[in-house]
Amino acid sequence: MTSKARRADRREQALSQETIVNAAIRLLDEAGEGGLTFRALAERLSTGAGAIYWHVANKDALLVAATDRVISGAIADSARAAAASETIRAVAIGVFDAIDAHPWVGAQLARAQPPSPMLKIFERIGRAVERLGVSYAGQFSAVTTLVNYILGVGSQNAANAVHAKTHWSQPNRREFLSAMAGAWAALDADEYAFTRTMAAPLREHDDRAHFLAGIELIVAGIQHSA
Amino acid sequence: MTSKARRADRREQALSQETIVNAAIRLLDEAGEGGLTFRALAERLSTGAGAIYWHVANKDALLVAATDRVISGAIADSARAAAASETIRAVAIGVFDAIDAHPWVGAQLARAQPPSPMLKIFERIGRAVERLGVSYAGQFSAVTTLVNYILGVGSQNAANAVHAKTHWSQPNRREFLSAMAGAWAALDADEYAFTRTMAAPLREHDDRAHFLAGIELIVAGIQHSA
DNA sequence: ACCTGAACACCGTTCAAGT
DNA sequence: ACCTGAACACCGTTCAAGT
Repeated sequence: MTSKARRADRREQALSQETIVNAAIRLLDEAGEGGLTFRALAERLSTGAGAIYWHVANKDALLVAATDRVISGAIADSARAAAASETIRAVAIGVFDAIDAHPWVGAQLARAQPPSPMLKIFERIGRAVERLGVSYAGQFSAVTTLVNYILGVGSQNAANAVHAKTHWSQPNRREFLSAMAGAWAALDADEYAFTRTMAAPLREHDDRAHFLAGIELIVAGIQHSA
Repeated sequence: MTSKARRADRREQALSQETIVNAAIRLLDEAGEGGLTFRALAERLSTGAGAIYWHVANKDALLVAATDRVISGAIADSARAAAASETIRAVAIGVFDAIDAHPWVGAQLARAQPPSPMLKIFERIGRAVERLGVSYAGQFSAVTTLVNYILGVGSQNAANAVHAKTHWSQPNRREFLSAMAGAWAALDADEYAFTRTMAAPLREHDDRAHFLAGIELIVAGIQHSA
């Protein structure tokens, strides 16, 4: 038995970029952004902290790789859609649901740069916008509007989810929207007069449907001016 | 001479929430998110790290207070505007410029919750939307659309700015957009076929004007359906 | 080539002790 | 009441030493 086989015995899988990123995603899902630690990761992989550095440059690169994997999976089957507007819808909802399932992705997407997870979304949406028949001059604006919307709403949702889990330990969306509505209703009557009146709409709010409605609106606007 | 006076002698100002938050903002502006350290802050205030904890609960609270001060200042004179649509424009551009001047604010705004900097923006925009004559049923959607847009574009800009400063050390906006365009043009020809064609528009892109155009579009849409 | 785990230089936060 | 600064429990990262 080689020493490598002996090591492979102690952990379930061989150590590799892929194994490490998978374990990182699991850790992030379970314990949030603060839960990802080289020590915790090493323990879960039955190895030393330093071993991870042979496969991954540093923590930032690991975070990017984890985000990239989640997003790549989320937009993978958007290519199957026939119509260009279908593709846009599929990418949008894919990213929305991915952030909902992995809230830490929201904060990450607003961060990194080329070639990054965000750029993949940009490219995918861009090709669809092209197919939509938008003129070259209008493409940049159309794509950035869509991507900004998707990332903006996504990170806001993620922030809410993280906050709800941290401060009110509300696991599902309906419950944390309700808890947030309660917090809004309790705000100062003068300083937050308007926000208080929005507590009721917030409680009944279906953010996924609202998100999709926004996408429809923007797509319609793009097609109208195309 | 009292001991308090002697201490006040060693530092320029008395230690207080305000002094601490001011020093924190300066530190964040100069050295970025990673530059804010209790030790660095203590040294700058000529005191011990522990002293800060008498005035501030923890680092997170300090970050919220710093963000709150910047945002409060940015939207302060938006109340002077006569027309409701003017107020919306003033808030939007105020937040945009504040994030441009203090990139770390972008990441912070997407984070915290009630009563937080983001809620102040929500309240201010909300009152303007009310004045615009939007029906109660339409207010929630109108306000969240605007706030999402403002925060989404803002944090994206901030991320770009942080990235440009870290990786290309480009200080001003035109230069980092140009550097980013260069990076886009160098992307893989197959995988990023669309993104590469957007390098030229990106280079000539005026993000502030584009941001304002988006606000106009949304406001027009709200007024049209109001 | 790949892994180990101790060591280094840092953090945020606490707290007994001072004034 | 307010401040001091050492101490604690952590980090990310490196690296000599192993296989």
